[in-house]
Amino acid sequence: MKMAGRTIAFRSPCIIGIYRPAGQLSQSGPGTRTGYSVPKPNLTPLQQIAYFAGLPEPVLADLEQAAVKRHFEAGQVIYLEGDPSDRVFILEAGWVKAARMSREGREQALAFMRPGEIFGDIAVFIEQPYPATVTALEPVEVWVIPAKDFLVLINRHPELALAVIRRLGRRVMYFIGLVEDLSLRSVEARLAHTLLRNAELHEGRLVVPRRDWTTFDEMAVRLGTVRDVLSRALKTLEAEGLLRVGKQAIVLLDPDGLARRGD
Amino acid sequence: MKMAGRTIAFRSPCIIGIYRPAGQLSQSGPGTRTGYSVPKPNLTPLQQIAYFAGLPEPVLADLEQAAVKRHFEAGQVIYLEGDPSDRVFILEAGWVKAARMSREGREQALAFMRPGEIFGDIAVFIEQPYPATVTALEPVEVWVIPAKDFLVLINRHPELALAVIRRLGRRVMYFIGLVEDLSLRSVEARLAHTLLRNAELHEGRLVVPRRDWTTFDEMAVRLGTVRDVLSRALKTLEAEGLLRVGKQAIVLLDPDGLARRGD
DNA sequence: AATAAAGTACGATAAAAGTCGTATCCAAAC
DNA sequence: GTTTGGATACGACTTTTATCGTACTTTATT
Repeated sequence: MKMAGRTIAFRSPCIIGIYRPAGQLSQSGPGTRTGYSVPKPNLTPLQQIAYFAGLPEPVLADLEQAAVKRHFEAGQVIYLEGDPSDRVFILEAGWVKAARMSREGREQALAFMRPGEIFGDIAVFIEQPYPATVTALEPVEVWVIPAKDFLVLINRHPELALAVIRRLGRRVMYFIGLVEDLSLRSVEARLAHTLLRNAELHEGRLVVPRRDWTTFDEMAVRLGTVRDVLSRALKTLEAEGLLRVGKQAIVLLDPDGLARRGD
Repeated sequence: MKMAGRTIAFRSPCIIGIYRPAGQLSQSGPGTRTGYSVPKPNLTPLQQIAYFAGLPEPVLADLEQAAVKRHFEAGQVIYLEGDPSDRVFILEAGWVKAARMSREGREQALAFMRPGEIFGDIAVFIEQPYPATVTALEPVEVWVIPAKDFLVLINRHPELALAVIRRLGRRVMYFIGLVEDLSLRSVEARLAHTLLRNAELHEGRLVVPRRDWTTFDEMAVRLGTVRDVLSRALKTLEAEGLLRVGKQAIVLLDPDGLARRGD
Protein backbone atom coordinates (compact mmCIF):
# COMPACT_ATOMS: atom_id res chain seq x y z
CA MET A 1 0.00 0.00 0.00
CA LYS A 2 1.47 3.28 -1.02
CA MET A 3 -0.23 6.09 0.76
CA ALA A 4 0.02 9.61 -0.41
CA GLY A 5 -2.59 11.97 -1.63
CA ARG A 6 -5.65 10.30 -2.96
CA THR A 7 -7.73 12.76 -4.82
CA ILE A 8 -10.30 14.58 -2.80
CA ALA A 9 -13.63 13.96 -4.36
CA PHE A 10 -15.97 16.68 -3.33
CA ARG A 11 -18.99 16.28 -5.46
CA SER A 12 -20.57 12.86 -5.59
CA PRO A 13 -20.49 9.26 -4.48
CA CYS A 14 -21.83 6.05 -5.18
CA ILE A 15 -23.85 3.14 -5.24
CA ILE A 16 -24.10 3.08 -1.72
CA GLY A 17 -26.90 3.73 0.62
CA ILE A 18 -25.38 3.13 3.92
CA TYR A 19 -27.12 2.97 7.19
CA ARG A 20 -30.23 0.94 7.12
CA PRO A 21 -32.56 3.68 8.19
CA ALA A 22 -34.26 3.47 11.50
CA GLY A 23 -37.50 1.58 11.39
CA GLN A 24 -38.25 -1.18 8.95
CA LEU A 25 -35.95 -3.01 6.58
CA SER A 26 -33.59 -4.43 9.10
CA GLN A 27 -33.22 -7.69 7.26
CA SER A 28 -30.02 -7.64 5.28
CA GLY A 29 -29.49 -9.10 1.87
CA PRO A 30 -31.06 -7.87 -1.32
CA GLY A 31 -34.64 -6.80 -1.28
CA THR A 32 -37.01 -4.16 -2.43
CA ARG A 33 -36.64 -0.86 -0.76
CA THR A 34 -39.68 0.80 0.62
CA GLY A 35 -39.68 4.44 -0.31
CA TYR A 36 -38.63 6.97 2.25
CA SER A 37 -39.18 9.91 0.01
CA VAL A 38 -42.69 8.89 -0.95
CA PRO A 39 -44.77 11.27 1.13
CA LYS A 40 -47.75 9.71 2.83
CA PRO A 41 -50.87 11.80 3.16
CA ASN A 42 -52.15 13.12 6.47
CA LEU A 43 -48.81 12.95 8.21
CA THR A 44 -46.65 15.74 9.47
CA PRO A 45 -43.18 15.84 7.93
CA LEU A 46 -41.59 14.32 10.99
CA GLN A 47 -44.01 11.45 11.06
CA GLN A 48 -42.89 10.50 7.59
CA ILE A 49 -39.43 9.95 8.92
CA ALA A 50 -38.67 6.38 9.83
CA TYR A 51 -36.52 7.53 12.69
CA PHE A 52 -39.49 9.09 14.39
CA ALA A 53 -42.21 6.83 13.17
CA GLY A 54 -44.17 5.53 16.07
CA LEU A 55 -43.32 8.37 18.39
CA PRO A 56 -46.27 9.94 20.16
CA GLU A 57 -47.76 13.22 18.95
CA PRO A 58 -46.46 15.50 21.69
CA VAL A 59 -42.90 14.39 21.12
CA LEU A 60 -43.17 15.20 17.47
CA ALA A 61 -44.77 18.50 18.18
CA ASP A 62 -41.94 19.45 20.51
CA LEU A 63 -39.40 18.43 17.92
CA GLU A 64 -41.02 20.34 15.13
CA GLN A 65 -41.17 23.41 17.23
CA ALA A 66 -37.47 23.32 17.94
CA ALA A 67 -36.50 22.71 14.33
CA VAL A 68 -35.61 25.16 11.59
CA LYS A 69 -35.46 24.20 7.96
CA ARG A 70 -32.39 24.86 5.85
CA HIS A 71 -31.24 24.31 2.31
CA PHE A 72 -27.87 23.28 0.90
CA GLU A 73 -26.67 23.03 -2.67
CA ALA A 74 -24.84 20.02 -4.05
CA GLY A 75 -21.23 20.11 -2.99
CA GLN A 76 -21.80 22.41 -0.05
CA VAL A 77 -20.34 21.46 3.27
CA ILE A 78 -22.95 21.21 6.01
CA TYR A 79 -20.35 21.01 8.72
CA LEU A 80 -16.66 20.32 8.98
CA GLU A 81 -14.85 17.78 11.05
CA GLY A 82 -13.78 19.62 14.17
CA ASP A 83 -16.57 22.16 14.15
CA PRO A 84 -18.22 22.67 17.52
CA SER A 85 -21.23 20.41 17.70
CA ASP A 86 -24.09 22.71 18.54
CA ARG A 87 -26.73 21.38 16.19
CA VAL A 88 -28.45 18.18 15.21
CA PHE A 89 -29.64 17.66 11.66
CA ILE A 90 -32.51 15.70 10.22
CA LEU A 91 -32.47 15.04 6.51
CA GLU A 92 -35.69 15.73 4.70
CA ALA A 93 -34.55 15.59 1.10
CA GLY A 94 -31.36 14.77 -0.76
CA TRP A 95 -28.34 12.65 0.03
CA VAL A 96 -25.35 13.63 2.11
CA LYS A 97 -22.00 12.07 2.75
CA ALA A 98 -20.13 11.89 6.03
CA ALA A 99 -16.43 11.38 5.53
CA ARG A 100 -13.18 11.67 7.31
CA MET A 101 -10.04 12.86 5.66
CA SER A 102 -6.40 12.74 6.50
CA ARG A 103 -3.99 15.60 6.24
CA GLU A 104 -2.80 14.30 2.89
CA GLY A 105 -6.28 14.67 1.47
CA ARG A 106 -7.14 11.04 1.50
CA GLU A 107 -10.74 10.35 2.27
CA GLN A 108 -12.81 7.56 3.79
CA ALA A 109 -16.56 7.68 3.71
CA LEU A 110 -18.20 6.86 7.00
CA ALA A 111 -21.75 7.04 5.77
CA PHE A 112 -23.96 8.05 2.93
CA MET A 113 -27.25 9.23 4.30
CA ARG A 114 -30.59 9.68 2.72
CA PRO A 115 -33.82 11.38 3.68
CA GLY A 116 -35.08 10.37 7.09
CA GLU A 117 -31.75 10.09 8.78
CA ILE A 118 -30.28 12.10 11.59
CA PHE A 119 -26.70 13.26 11.75
CA GLY A 120 -24.58 15.36 14.02
CA ASP A 121 -26.28 13.79 17.00
CA ILE A 122 -23.42 11.73 18.32
CA ALA A 123 -21.05 14.63 18.70
CA VAL A 124 -23.79 16.44 20.56
CA PHE A 125 -24.36 13.58 22.97
CA ILE A 126 -20.78 13.25 23.99
CA GLU A 127 -20.07 16.95 23.78
CA GLN A 128 -17.23 16.81 21.33
CA PRO A 129 -16.64 18.45 17.97
CA TYR A 130 -18.18 16.79 14.94
CA PRO A 131 -16.03 13.78 14.07
CA ALA A 132 -16.54 13.94 10.32
CA THR A 133 -17.28 16.33 7.52
CA VAL A 134 -20.76 16.19 6.06
CA THR A 135 -21.28 17.29 2.48
CA ALA A 136 -24.42 17.62 0.42
CA LEU A 137 -24.33 15.37 -2.63
CA GLU A 138 -27.43 16.90 -4.12
CA PRO A 139 -29.66 19.81 -3.27
CA VAL A 140 -30.60 19.07 0.29
CA GLU A 141 -33.28 20.07 2.78
CA VAL A 142 -32.54 19.62 6.46
CA TRP A 143 -34.13 20.42 9.75
CA VAL A 144 -31.74 21.90 12.21
CA ILE A 145 -32.30 21.49 15.93
CA PRO A 146 -30.11 23.27 18.48
CA ALA A 147 -28.13 20.81 20.53
CA LYS A 148 -29.50 21.77 23.89
CA ASP A 149 -33.08 21.67 22.77
CA PHE A 150 -32.53 18.17 21.51
CA LEU A 151 -30.99 17.07 24.78
CA VAL A 152 -33.86 18.53 26.72
CA LEU A 153 -36.31 16.65 24.55
CA ILE A 154 -34.52 13.39 25.08
CA ASN A 155 -34.61 13.90 28.79
CA ARG A 156 -38.29 14.65 28.65
CA HIS A 157 -39.38 11.80 26.40
CA PRO A 158 -38.18 8.28 27.18
CA GLU A 159 -39.60 7.08 23.87
CA LEU A 160 -37.37 9.47 22.04
CA ALA A 161 -34.42 8.35 24.11
CA LEU A 162 -35.08 4.75 23.20
CA ALA A 163 -35.43 5.64 19.54
CA VAL A 164 -32.10 7.39 19.73
CA ILE A 165 -30.53 4.43 21.46
CA ARG A 166 -31.79 2.06 18.83
CA ARG A 167 -30.45 4.24 16.10
CA LEU A 168 -27.06 4.51 17.76
CA GLY A 169 -27.02 0.76 18.18
CA ARG A 170 -27.67 0.33 14.51
CA ARG A 171 -24.87 2.70 13.74
CA VAL A 172 -22.45 0.75 15.83
CA MET A 173 -23.51 -2.39 14.00
CA TYR A 174 -22.90 -0.66 10.73
CA PHE A 175 -19.44 0.37 11.76
CA ILE A 176 -18.64 -3.11 12.96
CA GLY A 177 -19.46 -4.27 9.46
CA LEU A 178 -17.31 -1.57 7.97
CA VAL A 179 -14.39 -2.50 10.18
CA GLU A 180 -14.77 -6.12 9.24
CA ASP A 181 -14.84 -5.17 5.58
CA LEU A 182 -11.74 -3.04 5.75
CA SER A 183 -9.81 -5.45 7.86
CA LEU A 184 -10.82 -8.89 6.71
CA ARG A 185 -11.89 -8.54 3.11
CA SER A 186 -10.08 -7.74 -0.11
CA VAL A 187 -11.28 -4.84 -2.20
CA GLU A 188 -12.95 -7.22 -4.61
CA ALA A 189 -14.71 -9.07 -1.83
CA ARG A 190 -16.05 -5.96 -0.20
CA LEU A 191 -17.15 -4.61 -3.54
CA ALA A 192 -19.20 -7.73 -4.18
CA HIS A 193 -20.47 -7.69 -0.64
CA THR A 194 -21.45 -4.04 -0.73
CA LEU A 195 -23.16 -4.34 -4.08
CA LEU A 196 -25.30 -7.17 -2.80
CA ARG A 197 -26.27 -5.30 0.31
CA ASN A 198 -27.37 -2.32 -1.70
CA ALA A 199 -29.14 -4.06 -4.48
CA GLU A 200 -32.77 -3.48 -5.31
CA LEU A 201 -35.18 -5.55 -7.32
CA HIS A 202 -36.29 -3.82 -10.52
CA GLU A 203 -38.28 -5.64 -13.16
CA GLY A 204 -37.12 -8.97 -11.93
CA ARG A 205 -33.47 -7.97 -12.01
CA LEU A 206 -31.17 -7.27 -9.12
CA VAL A 207 -29.81 -3.81 -9.63
CA VAL A 208 -27.72 -1.21 -7.82
CA PRO A 209 -28.86 2.16 -9.10
CA ARG A 210 -26.36 4.91 -9.78
CA ARG A 211 -27.10 8.54 -9.13
CA ASP A 212 -25.31 11.27 -10.96
CA TRP A 213 -22.95 11.64 -8.05
CA THR A 214 -22.25 7.92 -8.02
CA THR A 215 -18.89 8.09 -9.71
CA PHE A 216 -16.16 5.52 -9.44
CA ASP A 217 -14.29 7.96 -7.28
CA GLU A 218 -17.07 8.06 -4.74
CA MET A 219 -17.60 4.35 -4.83
CA ALA A 220 -13.92 3.96 -4.11
CA VAL A 221 -14.13 6.37 -1.20
CA ARG A 222 -16.98 4.28 0.14
CA LEU A 223 -15.00 1.08 -0.13
CA GLY A 224 -11.85 2.52 1.31
CA THR A 225 -9.79 2.34 -1.82
CA VAL A 226 -9.02 4.39 -4.94
CA ARG A 227 -10.65 4.70 -8.30
CA ASP A 228 -8.11 2.68 -10.22
CA VAL A 229 -8.38 -0.30 -7.95
CA LEU A 230 -12.14 -0.20 -7.86
CA SER A 231 -12.28 0.09 -11.61
CA ARG A 232 -10.15 -2.99 -12.00
CA ALA A 233 -12.22 -4.94 -9.49
CA LEU A 234 -15.38 -4.07 -11.36
CA LYS A 235 -13.77 -5.10 -14.65
CA THR A 236 -12.77 -8.42 -13.16
CA LEU A 237 -16.26 -9.18 -11.95
CA GLU A 238 -17.74 -7.96 -15.21
CA ALA A 239 -15.38 -10.16 -17.21
CA GLU A 240 -16.60 -13.14 -15.27
CA GLY A 241 -20.18 -12.33 -16.10
CA LEU A 242 -21.14 -11.62 -12.51
CA LEU A 243 -22.36 -8.11 -13.21
CA ARG A 244 -22.68 -5.42 -15.82
CA VAL A 245 -21.78 -1.80 -15.23
CA GLY A 246 -24.22 0.52 -16.85
CA LYS A 247 -24.59 4.23 -16.78
CA GLN A 248 -27.69 4.31 -14.63
CA ALA A 249 -27.10 1.15 -12.69
CA ILE A 250 -24.94 -1.83 -12.00
CA VAL A 251 -26.83 -4.97 -12.86
CA LEU A 252 -26.04 -7.97 -10.72
CA LEU A 253 -26.26 -10.86 -13.18
CA ASP A 254 -25.17 -13.60 -10.81
CA PRO A 255 -25.98 -12.84 -7.18
CA ASP A 256 -24.87 -16.23 -5.99
CA GLY A 257 -21.55 -15.92 -7.71
CA LEU A 258 -21.13 -12.46 -6.21
CA ALA A 259 -21.99 -13.77 -2.80
CA ARG A 260 -19.24 -16.32 -3.17
CA ARG A 261 -16.81 -13.54 -4.07
CA GLY A 262 -18.07 -11.39 -1.24
CA ASP A 263 -16.59 -13.83 1.19
CA MET B 1 -2.44 -8.54 0.73
CA LYS B 2 -2.78 -12.24 0.67
CA MET B 3 -5.71 -13.35 2.71
CA ALA B 4 -6.03 -16.84 3.98
CA GLY B 5 -6.10 -18.18 7.44
CA ARG B 6 -4.53 -15.94 9.98
CA THR B 7 -4.02 -17.81 13.17
CA ILE B 8 -6.82 -17.69 15.62
CA ALA B 9 -5.50 -16.33 18.84
CA PHE B 10 -7.77 -17.33 21.63
CA ARG B 11 -5.98 -16.46 24.75
CA SER B 12 -4.70 -12.93 25.11
CA PRO B 13 -4.29 -9.52 23.58
CA CYS B 14 -2.50 -6.55 23.86
CA ILE B 15 -1.35 -3.31 24.71
CA ILE B 16 -4.56 -2.03 24.08
CA GLY B 17 -7.16 -0.70 26.36
CA ILE B 18 -9.75 0.35 24.00
CA TYR B 19 -12.82 2.28 24.80
CA ARG B 20 -12.21 5.22 27.00
CA PRO B 21 -14.52 4.18 29.80
CA ALA B 22 -17.59 6.18 30.48
CA GLY B 23 -17.03 8.99 32.89
CA GLN B 24 -13.76 10.79 33.26
CA LEU B 25 -10.69 10.63 31.09
CA SER B 26 -12.23 11.82 27.89
CA GLN B 27 -9.20 13.85 26.96
CA SER B 28 -7.14 11.92 24.45
CA GLY B 29 -3.40 11.80 24.29
CA PRO B 30 -1.14 10.25 26.85
CA GLY B 31 -1.93 10.70 30.46
CA THR B 32 -2.12 8.98 33.75
CA ARG B 33 -4.89 6.53 34.14
CA THR B 34 -7.07 6.81 37.17
CA GLY B 35 -7.70 3.35 38.53
CA TYR B 36 -10.98 1.69 37.87
CA SER B 37 -10.17 -1.35 39.86
CA VAL B 38 -9.16 0.55 42.95
CA PRO B 39 -12.18 0.09 45.18
CA LYS B 40 -13.35 3.16 47.00
CA PRO B 41 -14.83 2.72 50.45
CA ASN B 42 -18.49 3.32 51.22
CA LEU B 43 -19.64 2.76 47.67
CA THR B 44 -21.74 -0.04 46.30
CA PRO B 45 -20.06 -2.02 43.54
CA LEU B 46 -22.08 -0.36 40.85
CA GLN B 47 -21.21 3.09 42.09
CA GLN B 48 -17.59 2.28 41.58
CA ILE B 49 -18.26 1.79 37.92
CA ALA B 50 -17.59 4.84 35.85
CA TYR B 51 -20.44 3.98 33.57
CA PHE B 52 -22.91 4.42 36.37
CA ALA B 53 -21.11 7.02 38.39
CA GLY B 54 -23.41 9.91 39.07
CA LEU B 55 -26.59 7.93 38.67
CA PRO B 56 -29.09 8.39 41.46
CA GLU B 57 -29.44 5.77 44.19
CA PRO B 58 -32.74 4.24 43.13
CA VAL B 59 -31.46 3.58 39.63
CA LEU B 60 -28.48 1.74 41.01
CA ALA B 61 -30.61 -0.19 43.43
CA ASP B 62 -32.85 -1.33 40.58
CA LEU B 63 -29.86 -2.37 38.55
CA GLU B 64 -28.25 -4.31 41.33
CA GLN B 65 -31.42 -6.15 42.00
CA ALA B 66 -31.71 -7.29 38.42
CA ALA B 67 -28.09 -8.39 38.17
CA VAL B 68 -26.52 -11.75 38.83
CA LYS B 69 -22.80 -12.22 39.24
CA ARG B 70 -20.88 -14.75 37.16
CA HIS B 71 -17.32 -15.91 36.76
CA PHE B 72 -15.31 -16.88 33.68
CA GLU B 73 -11.85 -18.33 33.34
CA ALA B 74 -9.23 -16.96 31.02
CA GLY B 75 -9.90 -18.14 27.51
CA GLN B 76 -13.55 -18.87 28.08
CA VAL B 77 -16.07 -17.53 25.64
CA ILE B 78 -18.69 -15.36 27.27
CA TYR B 79 -20.84 -15.32 24.20
CA LEU B 80 -20.47 -16.12 20.55
CA GLU B 81 -21.16 -13.98 17.54
CA GLY B 82 -24.64 -14.92 16.45
CA ASP B 83 -25.91 -15.99 19.86
CA PRO B 84 -29.34 -14.64 20.74
CA SER B 85 -28.86 -11.44 22.68
CA ASP B 86 -30.81 -11.95 25.85
CA ARG B 87 -28.37 -10.55 28.37
CA VAL B 88 -26.35 -7.48 29.11
CA PHE B 89 -23.01 -7.74 30.87
CA ILE B 90 -21.17 -5.43 33.17
CA LEU B 91 -17.52 -6.13 33.80
CA GLU B 92 -16.45 -6.02 37.40
CA ALA B 93 -13.00 -7.57 37.16
CA GLY B 94 -10.70 -8.76 34.41
CA TRP B 95 -10.29 -7.92 30.76
CA VAL B 96 -12.31 -9.25 27.87
CA LYS B 97 -11.96 -9.06 24.14
CA ALA B 98 -14.71 -8.55 21.58
CA ALA B 99 -13.71 -9.76 18.16
CA ARG B 100 -15.13 -10.70 14.85
CA MET B 101 -13.81 -13.53 12.80
CA SER B 102 -14.20 -14.61 9.23
CA ARG B 103 -14.90 -18.09 8.04
CA GLU B 104 -11.21 -18.60 7.33
CA GLY B 105 -10.41 -17.99 10.97
CA ARG B 106 -9.04 -14.53 10.53
CA GLU B 107 -9.80 -12.23 13.39
CA GLN B 108 -10.27 -8.53 13.99
CA ALA B 109 -10.57 -7.16 17.47
CA LEU B 110 -13.40 -4.69 17.92
CA ALA B 111 -12.66 -3.83 21.51
CA PHE B 112 -10.67 -4.76 24.53
CA MET B 113 -12.70 -4.00 27.60
CA ARG B 114 -11.74 -3.59 31.18
CA PRO B 115 -13.60 -3.41 34.47
CA GLY B 116 -16.39 -0.89 34.48
CA GLU B 117 -17.53 -1.43 30.94
CA ILE B 118 -20.77 -2.78 29.60
CA PHE B 119 -21.06 -5.15 26.69
CA GLY B 120 -23.77 -7.04 24.93
CA ASP B 121 -26.00 -4.00 25.22
CA ILE B 122 -26.11 -2.96 21.61
CA ALA B 123 -27.42 -6.25 20.34
CA VAL B 124 -30.09 -6.05 23.00
CA PHE B 125 -31.18 -2.57 21.98
CA ILE B 126 -31.66 -3.40 18.36
CA GLU B 127 -32.90 -6.90 19.02
CA GLN B 128 -30.35 -8.76 16.97
CA PRO B 129 -27.90 -11.51 17.76
CA TYR B 130 -24.62 -10.50 19.34
CA PRO B 131 -22.41 -9.10 16.56
CA ALA B 132 -19.11 -10.30 17.98
CA THR B 133 -17.59 -12.97 20.12
CA VAL B 134 -16.52 -11.93 23.60
CA THR B 135 -13.75 -13.86 25.30
CA ALA B 136 -12.29 -13.58 28.76
CA LEU B 137 -8.61 -12.73 28.66
CA GLU B 138 -8.14 -13.28 32.34
CA PRO B 139 -10.29 -14.61 35.16
CA VAL B 140 -13.33 -12.40 34.92
CA GLU B 141 -16.23 -11.33 37.11
CA VAL B 142 -19.32 -10.00 35.40
CA TRP B 143 -22.79 -8.93 36.34
CA VAL B 144 -25.41 -10.33 34.07
CA ILE B 145 -28.66 -8.50 33.56
CA PRO B 146 -31.51 -10.03 31.55
CA ALA B 147 -32.21 -8.02 28.43
CA LYS B 148 -35.79 -7.16 29.21
CA ASP B 149 -35.03 -6.01 32.71
CA PHE B 150 -32.41 -3.69 31.34
CA LEU B 151 -34.81 -2.26 28.78
CA VAL B 152 -37.41 -1.68 31.45
CA LEU B 153 -34.89 0.16 33.56
CA ILE B 154 -33.90 2.40 30.69
CA ASN B 155 -37.48 3.26 30.08
CA ARG B 156 -37.98 4.04 33.71
CA HIS B 157 -34.88 6.16 34.29
CA PRO B 158 -34.06 8.94 31.85
CA GLU B 159 -30.67 9.39 33.50
CA LEU B 160 -29.78 5.84 32.69
CA ALA B 161 -30.97 6.31 29.15
CA LEU B 162 -28.75 9.33 28.74
CA ALA B 163 -25.80 7.46 30.22
CA VAL B 164 -26.38 4.70 27.71
CA ILE B 165 -26.64 7.18 24.90
CA ARG B 166 -23.39 8.82 25.84
CA ARG B 167 -21.68 5.49 26.02
CA LEU B 168 -22.99 4.47 22.62
CA GLY B 169 -21.88 7.77 21.23
CA ARG B 170 -18.41 7.17 22.54
CA ARG B 171 -18.42 3.77 20.97
CA VAL B 172 -19.33 5.17 17.62
CA MET B 173 -16.50 7.65 17.97
CA TYR B 174 -14.16 4.84 18.76
CA PHE B 175 -15.21 2.91 15.70
CA ILE B 176 -14.84 5.96 13.52
CA GLY B 177 -11.27 6.12 14.71
CA LEU B 178 -10.78 2.46 14.00
CA VAL B 179 -12.16 2.82 10.50
CA GLU B 180 -9.88 5.75 9.88
CA ASP B 181 -6.95 3.75 11.14
CA LEU B 182 -7.66 0.76 8.99
CA SER B 183 -8.43 2.74 5.90
CA LEU B 184 -6.10 5.70 5.97
CA ARG B 185 -3.07 4.64 7.94
CA SER B 186 -0.29 2.17 7.35
CA VAL B 187 0.33 -0.52 9.92
CA GLU B 188 3.31 1.37 11.22
CA ALA B 189 1.36 4.58 11.55
CA ARG B 190 -1.49 3.01 13.41
CA LEU B 191 0.89 1.18 15.65
CA ALA B 192 2.54 4.45 16.64
CA HIS B 193 -0.83 6.11 16.96
CA THR B 194 -2.30 3.35 19.10
CA LEU B 195 0.71 3.18 21.36
CA LEU B 196 0.48 6.87 22.05
CA ARG B 197 -3.21 6.71 22.81
CA ASN B 198 -2.68 3.92 25.29
CA ALA B 199 0.40 5.19 27.01
CA GLU B 200 0.57 5.86 30.71
CA LEU B 201 3.00 7.93 32.69
CA HIS B 202 5.13 5.84 35.06
CA GLU B 203 8.07 7.29 36.90
CA GLY B 204 8.39 10.08 34.43
CA ARG B 205 8.41 7.76 31.46
CA LEU B 206 5.71 7.19 28.91
CA VAL B 207 4.92 3.52 28.95
CA VAL B 208 2.44 1.09 27.46
CA PRO B 209 2.15 -1.78 29.93
CA ARG B 210 1.91 -5.36 28.72
CA ARG B 211 -0.19 -7.96 30.48
CA ASP B 212 0.55 -11.62 30.17
CA TRP B 213 -2.03 -11.91 27.44
CA THR B 214 -0.52 -8.99 25.56
CA THR B 215 1.25 -11.06 22.95
CA PHE B 216 2.29 -9.85 19.54
CA ASP B 217 -0.46 -11.95 18.12
CA GLU B 218 -3.08 -10.10 20.09
CA MET B 219 -1.57 -6.74 19.36
CA ALA B 220 -1.73 -7.63 15.70
CA VAL B 221 -5.36 -8.63 16.00
CA ARG B 222 -6.00 -5.29 17.60
CA LEU B 223 -4.29 -3.41 14.79
CA GLY B 224 -5.91 -5.41 12.04
CA THR B 225 -2.78 -7.12 10.83
CA VAL B 226 -0.69 -10.22 11.55
CA ARG B 227 2.11 -10.95 13.96
CA ASP B 228 4.91 -10.86 11.42
CA VAL B 229 3.99 -7.45 10.12
CA LEU B 230 3.51 -6.02 13.58
CA SER B 231 6.82 -7.46 14.67
CA ARG B 232 8.59 -5.79 11.80
CA ALA B 233 6.89 -2.49 12.47
CA LEU B 234 7.96 -2.62 16.10
CA LYS B 235 11.50 -3.46 15.07
CA THR B 236 11.59 -0.52 12.72
CA LEU B 237 10.45 1.92 15.34
CA GLU B 238 12.79 0.37 17.88
CA ALA B 239 15.72 0.63 15.49
CA GLU B 240 15.03 4.33 15.15
CA GLY B 241 15.12 4.76 18.87
CA LEU B 242 11.50 5.76 19.14
CA LEU B 243 10.60 3.01 21.57
CA ARG B 244 11.86 -0.03 23.39
CA VAL B 245 9.97 -3.27 23.62
CA GLY B 246 10.29 -4.84 27.03
CA LYS B 247 8.67 -7.84 28.57
CA GLN B 248 6.42 -5.94 30.91
CA ALA B 249 5.98 -2.82 28.86
CA ILE B 250 6.74 -0.91 25.73
CA VAL B 251 8.60 2.24 26.62
CA LEU B 252 7.94 5.21 24.38
CA LEU B 253 11.29 6.93 24.20
CA ASP B 254 10.37 9.62 21.75
CA PRO B 255 6.68 10.52 21.86
CA ASP B 256 7.07 13.38 19.41
CA GLY B 257 8.82 11.19 16.92
CA LEU B 258 6.12 8.59 17.33
CA ALA B 259 3.44 11.19 16.83
CA ARG B 260 5.07 12.13 13.57
CA ARG B 261 5.00 8.49 12.50
CA GLY B 262 1.46 8.13 13.71
CA ASP B 263 0.20 10.21 10.86
C1' DA C 1 -19.33 21.78 -34.58
C1' DA C 2 -15.42 22.64 -31.68
C1' DT C 3 -13.82 22.72 -27.10
C1' DA C 4 -13.61 21.81 -22.41
C1' DA C 5 -14.12 19.16 -18.40
C1' DA C 6 -15.24 15.27 -15.95
C1' DG C 7 -15.15 10.51 -15.86
C1' DT C 8 -13.10 6.18 -17.11
C1' DA C 9 -9.48 2.64 -19.02
C1' DC C 10 -5.17 0.60 -18.88
C1' DG C 11 -0.38 -0.69 -18.79
C1' DA C 12 3.87 -0.15 -16.09
C1' DT C 13 5.75 0.15 -11.74
C1' DA C 14 6.30 0.57 -6.70
C1' DA C 15 5.27 -0.24 -2.13
C1' DA C 16 2.92 -2.17 1.59
C1' DA C 17 1.06 -6.14 3.59
C1' DG C 18 0.73 -11.00 4.05
C1' DT C 19 2.79 -15.93 3.89
C1' DC C 20 6.00 -19.49 4.89
C1' DG C 21 9.83 -22.07 6.67
C1' DT C 22 13.01 -22.24 9.93
C1' DA C 23 15.54 -20.81 13.88
C1' DT C 24 15.94 -18.99 18.47
C1' DC C 25 14.63 -17.69 23.03
C1' DC C 26 12.33 -18.34 27.36
C1' DA C 27 9.65 -19.97 31.03
C1' DA C 28 6.98 -23.54 32.91
C1' DA C 29 6.65 -28.57 33.65
C1' DC C 30 8.68 -32.81 34.56
C1' DG D 1 18.75 -30.21 34.25
C1' DT D 2 15.97 -31.51 30.40
C1' DT D 3 12.09 -31.20 27.94
C1' DT D 4 8.40 -28.89 25.93
C1' DG D 5 5.42 -25.49 24.15
C1' DG D 6 4.61 -20.77 23.45
C1' DA D 7 6.39 -16.67 21.82
C1' DT D 8 9.32 -14.14 18.90
C1' DA D 9 12.90 -13.29 14.93
C1' DC D 10 14.06 -13.21 10.31
C1' DG D 11 14.88 -13.94 5.47
C1' DA D 12 12.73 -15.12 1.00
C1' DC D 13 8.87 -14.73 -1.48
C1' DT D 14 3.90 -13.66 -3.21
C1' DT D 15 -0.12 -11.00 -3.50
C1' DT D 16 -2.71 -7.08 -3.07
C1' DT D 17 -3.10 -2.42 -3.26
C1' DA D 18 -1.57 2.12 -4.65
C1' DT D 19 0.59 5.36 -7.99
C1' DC D 20 1.47 7.48 -12.36
C1' DG D 21 1.22 8.71 -17.10
C1' DT D 22 -1.42 8.70 -20.83
C1' DA D 23 -5.28 8.03 -23.71
C1' DC D 24 -10.07 7.52 -24.66
C1' DT D 25 -15.25 8.61 -23.90
C1' DT D 26 -19.01 11.15 -22.82
C1' DT D 27 -21.49 15.13 -21.64
C1' DA D 28 -21.87 19.88 -21.24
C1' DT D 29 -20.43 24.48 -22.98
C1' DT D 30 -19.52 27.99 -26.10
